[in-house]
Amino acid sequence: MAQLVDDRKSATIERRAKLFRGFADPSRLAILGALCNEPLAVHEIVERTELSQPNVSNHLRCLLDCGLVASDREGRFIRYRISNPRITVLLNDVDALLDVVAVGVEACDNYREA
Amino acid sequence: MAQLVDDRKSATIERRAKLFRGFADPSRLAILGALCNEPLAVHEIVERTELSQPNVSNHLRCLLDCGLVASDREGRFIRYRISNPRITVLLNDVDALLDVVAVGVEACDNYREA
DNA sequence: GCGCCATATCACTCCTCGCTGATATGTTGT
DNA sequence: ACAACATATCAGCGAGGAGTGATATGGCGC
Repeated sequence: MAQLVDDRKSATIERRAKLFRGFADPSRLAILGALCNEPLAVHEIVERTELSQPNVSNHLRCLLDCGLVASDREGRFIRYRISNPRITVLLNDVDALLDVVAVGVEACDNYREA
Repeated sequence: MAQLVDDRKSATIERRAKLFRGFADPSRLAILGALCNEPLAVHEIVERTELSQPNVSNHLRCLLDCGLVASDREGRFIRYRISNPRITVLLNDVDALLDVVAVGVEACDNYREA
């Protein structure tokens, strides 16, 4: 019976965790950050983030599948953009939280950095 | 000069990623979820999450170092609680975002589940 | 059609993190 | 002081994911 509850709970928790993992990577954050300002084609993202092209492409696929970004073909470019304003909200909330806990987060080296 | 900008940017990005990673684990989310309702001692968290005691303890340490939870000694118990309401806000935002992108997130098996 | 550019995919390696089991520290009663 | 409970720590294992390099696909202009 704890089973039932926990199964339901863990389904939710798994989803949350999965979504958080979507944001839990510097490369993806860099990409999302770049896209927050304006829609960009892949090679533009590559330029601005200084990540390798396959790397960016892989992450974009992941972000696209997750529905965090959307893409439009424009000639031979493919323009990516943030799919939903809630994403920007979430990123802002994280920054707000960081204002409070930044020190601790920096200090926490249980798990190494990046 | 792109250096300067990128160094600053990446410092921020690293912090964000690190914070997100704090939330990007089912065990930690389960713990935080349990604590959202009420402060709890370790063994209570263990009961409710059905995680092993060392496991909970490890995650609590991490969450504590990161400043996401706080602890008060109470007799021979140690009561943990959410350190800042912004954390609850963030969790709610994620759920709100999930309402929109849940389907995609589930579907995205670039990286396997859990 | 061909070469070029933009993007996507694949195979592989390395590293990190999460979990477990055993053990240590600490606190409260008796 | 000792026993019992609550919590923390540590070593080691195993797995997942991020990055790279090479390569494939696809649209565009000549």
